[in-house]
Amino acid sequence: MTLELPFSDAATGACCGIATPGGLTREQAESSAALLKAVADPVRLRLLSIIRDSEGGEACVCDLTPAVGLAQPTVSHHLKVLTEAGLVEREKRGTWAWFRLVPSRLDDVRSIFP
Amino acid sequence: MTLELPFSDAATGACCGIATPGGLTREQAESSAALLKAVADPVRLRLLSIIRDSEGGEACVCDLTPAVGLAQPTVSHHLKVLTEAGLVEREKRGTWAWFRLVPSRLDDVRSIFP
DNA sequence: CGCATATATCGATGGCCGTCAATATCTAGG
DNA sequence: CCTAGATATTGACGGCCATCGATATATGCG
Repeated sequence: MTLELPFSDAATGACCGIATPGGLTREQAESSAALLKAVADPVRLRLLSIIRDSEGGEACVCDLTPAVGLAQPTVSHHLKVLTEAGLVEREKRGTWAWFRLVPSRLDDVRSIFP
Repeated sequence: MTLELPFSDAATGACCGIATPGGLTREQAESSAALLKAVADPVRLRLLSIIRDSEGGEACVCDLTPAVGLAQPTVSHHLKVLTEAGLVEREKRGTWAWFRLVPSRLDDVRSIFP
């Protein structure tokens, strides 16, 4: 019984039972889009690919930076985006930061398109 | 034996056999990212969802516009992005423009994450 | 032909994003 | 403690993108 905006039924496609249901709410669409935005970048796709193909399934910034040919802060920024999206995990060992994939989160990406 | 930029091996991760191969070239990463950008938007995700769930698997702009609650030029813009990405097909019947999904192109999206 | 409706295009605007240089923070070693 | 190296954060800049109003184009109808 939450209060809704006047056009909420139109926006959800529930108006009058005429418009299509379109089984995706705004909230679902926005969270899926946010996850997709995290991977919709060539540099981040390459970072994921490199981490996946690395020895032991992990790579450090010192390897990733020369591999993608960008400045170190830029690589750090992309890794932060991937981390905040839950797609990679960060583990600091000594001076180095190691990153590995989070397979369940990649499943989430795949499950967006049934 | 094609000529490459001086940093190409670093950028492709092929330097000295030390860096990771990262089985994704710049070109592959860019084309995949371009396809993902087309779907990494909440409105476009909802448009795809609505079209998929519509009678006969197709919907016209006149239905989609009230369903997403945005201005008609905005919806037309999003449909153009989806069309240019090959994700939907446009068919004009009379005054109306009908859109349907392109399943093979959606397969392309799924196959980005093996 | 002229009008009404549906859709596409154009131009402008505001906000978000990728990139970098400079700097800060943290850790190991001497 | 102090230095060196690895990584993160900050601030700035340029470009791209979502959105809208106004307008153009196209189609059907009377």
